[in-house]
Amino acid sequence: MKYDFKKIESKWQKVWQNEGVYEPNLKEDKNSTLRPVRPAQGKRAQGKKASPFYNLMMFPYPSAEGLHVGNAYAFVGSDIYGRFRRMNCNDVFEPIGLDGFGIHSENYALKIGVHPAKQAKISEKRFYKQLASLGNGFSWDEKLETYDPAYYKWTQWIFTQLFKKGLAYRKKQPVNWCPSCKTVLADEQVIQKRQETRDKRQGITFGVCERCDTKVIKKELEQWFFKITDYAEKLLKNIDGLDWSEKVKVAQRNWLGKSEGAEIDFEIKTKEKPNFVLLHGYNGSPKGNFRPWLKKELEKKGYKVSVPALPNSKNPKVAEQVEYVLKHAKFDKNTVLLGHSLGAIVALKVLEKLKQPVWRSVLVAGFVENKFLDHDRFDENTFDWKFNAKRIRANVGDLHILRDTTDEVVPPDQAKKLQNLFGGAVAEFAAQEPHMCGKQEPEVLRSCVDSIRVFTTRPDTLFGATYMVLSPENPLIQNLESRIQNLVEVKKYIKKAKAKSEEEKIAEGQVKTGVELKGIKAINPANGKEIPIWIADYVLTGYGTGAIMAVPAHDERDFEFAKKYRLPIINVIEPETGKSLPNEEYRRSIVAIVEDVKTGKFLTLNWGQKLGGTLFIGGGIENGEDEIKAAIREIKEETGYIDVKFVAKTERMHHHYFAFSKNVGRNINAVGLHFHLSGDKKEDTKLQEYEKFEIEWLTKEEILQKVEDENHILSFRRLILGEIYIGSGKMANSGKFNGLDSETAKWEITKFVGGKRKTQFRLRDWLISRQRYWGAPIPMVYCEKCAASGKGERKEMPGWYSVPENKLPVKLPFVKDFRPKGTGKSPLATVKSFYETKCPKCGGKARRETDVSDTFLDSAWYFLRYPSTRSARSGQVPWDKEITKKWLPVNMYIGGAEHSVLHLLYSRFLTMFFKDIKLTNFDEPFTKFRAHGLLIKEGAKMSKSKGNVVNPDKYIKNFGADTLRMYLMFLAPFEQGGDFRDAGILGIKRFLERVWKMGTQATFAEHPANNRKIKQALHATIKKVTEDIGELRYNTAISALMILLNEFEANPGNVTKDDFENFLKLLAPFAPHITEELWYRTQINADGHADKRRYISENLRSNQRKSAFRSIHLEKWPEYDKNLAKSETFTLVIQVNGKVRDSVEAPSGIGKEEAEKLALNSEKVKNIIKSGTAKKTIYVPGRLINLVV
RNA sequence: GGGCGAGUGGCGGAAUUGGCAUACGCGUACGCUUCAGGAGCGUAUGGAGAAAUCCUUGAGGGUUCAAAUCCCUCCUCGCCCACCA
Repeated sequence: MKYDFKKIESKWQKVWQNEGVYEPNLKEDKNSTLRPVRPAQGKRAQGKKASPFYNLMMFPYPSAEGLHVGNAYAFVGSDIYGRFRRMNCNDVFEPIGLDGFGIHSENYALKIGVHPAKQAKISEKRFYKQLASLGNGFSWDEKLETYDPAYYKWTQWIFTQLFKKGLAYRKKQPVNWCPSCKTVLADEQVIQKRQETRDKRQGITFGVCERCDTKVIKKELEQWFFKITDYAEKLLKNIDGLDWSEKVKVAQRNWLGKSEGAEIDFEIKTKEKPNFVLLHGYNGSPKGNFRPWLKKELEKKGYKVSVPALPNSKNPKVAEQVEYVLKHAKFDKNTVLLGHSLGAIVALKVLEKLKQPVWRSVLVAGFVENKFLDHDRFDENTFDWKFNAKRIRANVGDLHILRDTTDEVVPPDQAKKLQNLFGGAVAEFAAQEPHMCGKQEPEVLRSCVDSIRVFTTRPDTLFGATYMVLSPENPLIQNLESRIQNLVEVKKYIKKAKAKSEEEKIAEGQVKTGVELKGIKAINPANGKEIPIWIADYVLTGYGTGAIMAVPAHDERDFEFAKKYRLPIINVIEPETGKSLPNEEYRRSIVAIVEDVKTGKFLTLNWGQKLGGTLFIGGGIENGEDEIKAAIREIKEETGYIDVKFVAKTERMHHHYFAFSKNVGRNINAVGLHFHLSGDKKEDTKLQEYEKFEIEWLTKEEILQKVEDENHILSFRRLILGEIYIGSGKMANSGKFNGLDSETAKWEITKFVGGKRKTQFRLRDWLISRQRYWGAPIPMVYCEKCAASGKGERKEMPGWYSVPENKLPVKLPFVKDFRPKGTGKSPLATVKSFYETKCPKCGGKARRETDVSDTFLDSAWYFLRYPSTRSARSGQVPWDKEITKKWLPVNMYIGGAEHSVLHLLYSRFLTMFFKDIKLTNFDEPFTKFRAHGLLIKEGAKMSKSKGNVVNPDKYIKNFGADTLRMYLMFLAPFEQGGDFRDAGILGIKRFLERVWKMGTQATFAEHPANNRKIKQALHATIKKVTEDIGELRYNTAISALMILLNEFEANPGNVTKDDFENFLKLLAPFAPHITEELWYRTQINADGHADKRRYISENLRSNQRKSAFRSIHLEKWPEYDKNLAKSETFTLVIQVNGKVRDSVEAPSGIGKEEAEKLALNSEKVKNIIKSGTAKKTIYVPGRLINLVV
């Protein structure tokens, strides 16, 4: 009978679906005879409930031209695992859905000119049909699509929950902008590409859009962010406990990028010293609030401070107070005038009257209108509330407006109004006490005396900080503008850096550029030295504080920059290698590297392996000698060369080693010296007995290969390769810290300069906003009226409200022209009926947020929804609590390696958040994760642009789903990926044809004469296949099945029906249709009810589930018998001196003596070993024997 | 530049607590069968050699009775990250 795969496959796909073979018991209320909670067969299964197993594969983007063989590869691989678990007594849930919201799908819709909403329906149908044809055990009842309003209602709801907990916020920031997609991209979605150049070493890179490969530019926009950084520590810590591939774990750790270091403030010094006038506010005095503290701090720094006691502070008249201030305080061009609250108004009025500008003005919680949040404080007599803005602007100097985001007195719009009137910069932050009334307000001090805060992982190198660098976007630069002497040049650099086009960046490459801020200096807090301040774009704005202390002696980037701009380099760490000998004194010594300039080779002494290998010339320094003299003497004594010229030397190194030639341990302080050989003249050497070495001249490469001594190689790297030392060691040039171990010194120095230990993460907050159409609208509303009065759902974000749950989803309206506009706004911003709405609080006119959320948000929680999609409560809750408790976390998650950072990280973040707000009871969403490999086509990545995308339909049509499935899995290990070539698929087809032939034509023996060999092969195969599937090594599992079939065919009379049935079960996860058909046939033949075939098809139509036949996919997985799996004999390999000479069949379990006897009996061995005995015998039980003669 | 991983027949790959290198499959050659289909079956198939035998896991070196596997140096390729202080 012919193997008609088409008929078989479509038949069983229908049966499975109608019988609900792959529908798990999501709740305890479903029933079917075909369910995995099985009644009969298999003693183990009896009476025992199958435990839930959530087997998940990442859902696909249905944006492409249909399913791709790469999708098929991934889904089949996941399905095999699921089927394996199902046969191992698990109730397996294997859902499927589509991630069809987002830029991928929208771009595809744009390309083919169909509206994405329409295209989604077309793609959906097509994808599901194609997925079904693979024969996977999907739970088709629980599909979901991310663009379904029933789904994105909850995506939006999650957004509102994050907002309520302060984890969703808005921020203006230069963001990555893709000019082609016309939307912002998260940092993660920008791929760094290397420009092709002749010189490969020059690392010229530029960012391109993940989706369309367009070069990304920077744009400043206000955006929504999720505060994923709040979970950085937990995201990192939990990684250790996950059963994920190590590679993915490493990638996640790197992405989080934790580093331990310190934050240190460097004070800024300008040419002339400022003096301070501090004005208190309403009902205050020089002793009130924070001013005594501020005065003390300023005086400690050596500044003059005056704090006038303003008259009638309880019943103030501003004119009177201004008079008083002008009389009691002195103002000049170096004055810093600070006013708190009403004092800020006094300050402004004072400025109006001054003849000349002050250096700086600081308005702390100031205001311009007689409007307050608590009540109206001041009557009309206080003053006229009119300002001469022109005069104030002229005198105000560098203006700082400080606003407390938790202020309970001053309305939040006042700071903005002050800025509009008088210019300056607004700094917003949460004060220690509302209205900045704390006993200490460090931010206030920071705005009075400028300092640069840096983050460093190497506070131990602080004494070596010889300059500082600010990133071009650092806001401090603006504050200091008035003191920068070369402002024009600086501004030019900033402008260039900010708007740096990709072309320019490419032209510049990694060459560092920068410009010094002239007229200002920073003070190194360790030694009080003045150091220059630079701005350079090698310092990033988004990391740490956007400023660094540069230690060119111990940091490669700083070193490169310092070399280019001739900045001083001070060494503060001396290398230390080996383990120190406690009771040994330190000897001063040298390492001399002699270079022959003509040949470019270096003089080395080869002492032989036992005597320390290859070394440069070394030796001690004798009394009265300096390092150079000692080195010259040693060169002469050991090699005879006398014409050497000193070139350079290293700093001191601490070294602990064992001196082989003298047979003693030593502590030494060594200095490496570089000499040029200037002549070949040699004198006789006076070598001692023990000084046995060969002189060798070696090239650079050879030295790196042969010289192992750390001390010597360090000298070579420093002197010849010009590398700097970035490791740890002993402190030097660091005052009282000299000699200390640098690891200890890190925290001692931090303490010494008043710095703070700080943990810094590389991870940034998650940028959510997308200026596109095809996505879930961000469910937020902005009310201008509420904003003006400081009202809002969250204090720190006046005017913003989340859409209440009963108003969700915010449906995406149908917009005919959905193309991105490139204005920085979503197409939704053109739809009045969409954005016009009412304020949920005051009912007034309000505006909806028109951006949509990042696609990654859609996919960051879908696994939680799957089991609950068809639950009765699915409209009221995002997920059913009971079901979730039963089915989550996901037991096995398989997906592409390209998602090993972002998608998994975002999912983990949300899962942790859900647990924190008590929606779930687990921290981690995916217990086990494995990344499948990439399927390539004839050596190249499959891509639409290359036109080499393989559509699986053709293969299913020509060969059948079973053949395609097995072929894909046979290519290579599943986690490695494979190369899809047409050649080779015939091998699998032949295999299945042979299986078919055996299943339909063979007559199985009932009592075979010799079944032992077959049983042994079968049980060995069960073992192998079971282990391999567990490790996703499907290729070797299939190979084992082929070997077993070969064995069956070679012994036709000895195979029982039971043997063959076990074989079918092992094959079932790989080829579900053919095995089901053959299984069905064996079952029928067994009890002679030939009409059962009809019975099941009738059943299909009547939908009665009374079938006596049970699917092979619900059968119990075979178990192997350890004893049967073992062979009775084995091939004893006989080696002589490690070479294979013969092999004999020997009974399993023989001992060494018997094996030796067998070996020595071999004719071939006798020919080689004439003596007939072996000096030594190594016997590896069950494998080989090696005779050494 | 950093991190991770990989280099084995003509090809995909197997063998990793060190123990017969090249399983399984493709391809190829020859033969059989078949009115012929790109089918089926059988045999052979790492290289050199008439043979004994020798050589062979990217290159070189080391450890070991024994190395694809462990160690060192280098080369090549792939993936990820990339001025993260």
